[in-house]
Amino acid sequence: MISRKPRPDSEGERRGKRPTINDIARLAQVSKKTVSRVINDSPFVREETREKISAIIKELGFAPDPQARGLAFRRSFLIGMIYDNPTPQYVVNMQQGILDAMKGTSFELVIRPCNRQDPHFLADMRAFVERQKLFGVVLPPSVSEDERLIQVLDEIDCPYVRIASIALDEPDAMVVTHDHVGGMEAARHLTRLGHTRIAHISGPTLFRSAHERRRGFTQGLAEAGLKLPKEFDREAAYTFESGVEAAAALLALKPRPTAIFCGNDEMAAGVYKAARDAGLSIPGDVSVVGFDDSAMASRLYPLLTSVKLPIHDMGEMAAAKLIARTRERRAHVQEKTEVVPELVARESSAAPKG
Amino acid sequence: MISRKPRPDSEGERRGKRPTINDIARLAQVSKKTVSRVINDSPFVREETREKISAIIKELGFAPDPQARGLAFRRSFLIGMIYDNPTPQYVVNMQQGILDAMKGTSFELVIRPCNRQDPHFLADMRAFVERQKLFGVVLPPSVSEDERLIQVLDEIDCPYVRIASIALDEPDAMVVTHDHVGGMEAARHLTRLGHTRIAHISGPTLFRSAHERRRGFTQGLAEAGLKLPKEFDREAAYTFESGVEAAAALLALKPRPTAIFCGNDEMAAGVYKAARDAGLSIPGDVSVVGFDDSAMASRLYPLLTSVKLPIHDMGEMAAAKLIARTRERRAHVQEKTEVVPELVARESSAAPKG
DNA sequence: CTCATCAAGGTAACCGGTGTCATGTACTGT
DNA sequence: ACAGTACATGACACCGGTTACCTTGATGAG
Repeated sequence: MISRKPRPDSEGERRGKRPTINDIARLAQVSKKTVSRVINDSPFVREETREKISAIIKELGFAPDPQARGLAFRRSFLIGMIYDNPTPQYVVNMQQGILDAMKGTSFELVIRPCNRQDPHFLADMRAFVERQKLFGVVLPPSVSEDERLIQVLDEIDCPYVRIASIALDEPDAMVVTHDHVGGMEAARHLTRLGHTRIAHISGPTLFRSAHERRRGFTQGLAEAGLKLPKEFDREAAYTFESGVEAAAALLALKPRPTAIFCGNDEMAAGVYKAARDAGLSIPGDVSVVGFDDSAMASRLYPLLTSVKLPIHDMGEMAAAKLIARTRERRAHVQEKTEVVPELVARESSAAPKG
Repeated sequence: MISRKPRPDSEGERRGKRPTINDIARLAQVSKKTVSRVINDSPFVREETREKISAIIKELGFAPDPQARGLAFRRSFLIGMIYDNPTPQYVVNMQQGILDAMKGTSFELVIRPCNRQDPHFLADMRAFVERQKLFGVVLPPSVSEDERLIQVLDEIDCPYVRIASIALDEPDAMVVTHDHVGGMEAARHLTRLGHTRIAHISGPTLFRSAHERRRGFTQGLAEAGLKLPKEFDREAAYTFESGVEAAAALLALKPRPTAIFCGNDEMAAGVYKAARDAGLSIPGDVSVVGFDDSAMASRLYPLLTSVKLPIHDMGEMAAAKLIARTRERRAHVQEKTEVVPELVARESSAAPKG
C-alpha cells in the first residue's frame, strides 16, 4: 500500500540495472558496433557471430534504449495519431488498430487530439511532430483532409498515412475507405425493400466522408431510377441534436419520406427521437439506416441498420504502412490500401407500409 | 497531392534545421552548460545572463530535444496510460483529461491497453515502462487495483497515480473516486421516489468499483430502512448481454422489483431490452438507474437516469499529480485527490405505480 | 591583510546508441 | 604467387543534452 517502497540494497553486481550494448559487446567479445549491427539486421555480420550475439542478447533480455537509438538516428520510435474526430468509439477502435500493427515492434503510440479551428493548430502540430521527431503519423479524417497540415508534415519531412474516403495521395501514404460504397449500399438496401421516397441527412459536406456518403447514396438511388429531391436532402452536423432537428423537418413534409439514410449513427439516434416525438414508428412508418455501426446501433430500439467501416483495420493498415517504410525498405510497395464499408441490416429498416 | 515533395535546396544558413543548445550558447556567448541551467531553472544564473539567454531562446524558437534530454536524465518525458477498461467513452475522456493536464508542458501521452489475464501481462508492462523510461503512468481501474503491477512499478521505480474507488495508496499516488457515494445517491433517489422493492445488477465484484457501488447502494437503502434481498442482488459482467440476462431474471420474479439500479449504463441498456421483451414499460413498470452517464444515456428512450463520474477531471488530476513531482518538488503535497459522483435524473426513474 | 565561502560559470566526461572510415582477412582471377 | 575485391569488424567521433567537478572573482570573517 506504499507507493515508493525503499529498494533493497543492490549487491555488487549490476542488480536491477538493465544491460547496455556495452555489456553485450563485452560478453560476446566484440565491439559494440558489431552488436549494433546485429540489432539493426546489418548483412555484414558473420552468421556465427550473429548467433553468438543474439544468444547473449536474448539471455540477458537486452533491448536497446529507444532514446539513445532515436538520438543517433535523428528519429524517434514514436508513431503519432493526430485526430479531431469526436466519436469515442472511432478513436478507440483506431487506436487499437494502430497498436495491433505495432505489436512486437518497438514503436509506441502517442496520441494528439486537435482542433483545426484553433489559430495555433498548425504551429502546435509542427512543434509536436518536430520536437518528438515522430517516426510517422496516422491521420484519420478529418485531419487527413487538411492540406495545410500535409504541407507542414512534408516540410519537416515526417512520413504520414492519410485515412480518407477518396485517394488524396500516393497509395503508400493512403488508406482509402470508399465511403461512397457505403452510401450506395444503403440506397440499394432501401430501394430493394421497396422504398421510393427516401431522404438523406448528411454530415457537414466539407467533410469528405459526408460528401462521399451522400454521393454514393444518390448514385445508388439512381441505379433504381430514383432521385434525391432537394427537400429530402438535408445537411446536418453529425451530432444527435442536429439529427433530431433535420429529421423533424423531414418527417413534417407531406408526403413524408418512408426511409431516411443518415450520415452517422448519432444522427440516426436523432431520427429515432424525432420519430417518437412525431408519433411515428420505426420501421413501420419510417425506415432508418445509420453509418458507423457504433455500439449504439445495437442498443437502440429497434436495433439500427447501419453501414459499418472496419475502423480497427483501417488503423492497423495505416500503421503497417508506416512501419513498412523501414522494415523492408519499400519492399512490397503496394500493401492493401482500400477498405469497403458493409451494410449491417437490423430491425430499423423494413418494407414500406402498403 | 504528392506525399514526399522534394525540399527546396537549403541555402548556406541553418535553414530548416532546428537550433541546438550549442547555437544558443554561441549566440549568447556562454557555455552550453549555462544555457542548460537556464532551461532547467537553475538558481545559479545571474538574472542578466538568464534574460539574455531566454531572449535568444525565444527568438529562435528553441526547444530542447526530449530524446537527448531524456537520455541524460535517464528518464523520458512520456507519461503512460495503462488501461483495460473497455468503454470507449471512458478511455477517451480520461485521455483528454490527461492531455489537458499536460498542455503547455513538454510531456506527451503514450497509451497502452492491456489484458490482465494475459500471461505476459506483467512482463509486457515492465518492458514497456522500463524501455521507455516513462516519467510516470496513470492507472485507471481496474489496472489500478492490480497489486502485482504496482509491485513491478515500484521495483523499476516508476511513479504512478492510481485512480480507484477507494484509497489504495498514499494521497499523492491516488485519485479516489468514491463510487460508493454514487451507489448511495442512486438508492436515495429511488427510495425518495417511493420505491421499496429495489434490485441491483452489479458488475463483477472483483472490480472494486462494482463492489463499492454495491456497498454504497445497500448503505443508501439502509438509510431508508430497506434491505437488498438476496434475490434482488445480481452480479453481472458490466456488459449489455449480461445485463439483459440478469434483468430478465429479476423481472420474472413475483413480486418483481419496481426499480433496478445497474452498475453501469451498458447493463442498464440491457434492462431496457429485457423490459421490452417482458412487455414492461420504463419507468411505468420499472424504474432504471445506470452508472457512468455515457453518451448512450441520452440516446436511449426513455432517457436514462445515471450516476456520473467526472472522468475527464480524474484523468487531469492524476496527470497533474505526476507532473507536480518535478515542477515543484513535492510542493503543495496535498493536491485535490477526491472526486464524487453525481446523479443525473432523467426519464427512466419515476414513482412506482399505485 | 589573509583565508574561507559562495555565487556564477566553464570543462570534460557521459547517457547509450549509430555513422564514417580504416583495417585485416579470405577469396577471386590471372 | 600477387594484386584486386568483398566481407567482417573495430576505432572514434557524434547525436544533443546533462552530471560531476573545477575555476574564478567577490565578499565577509577573523
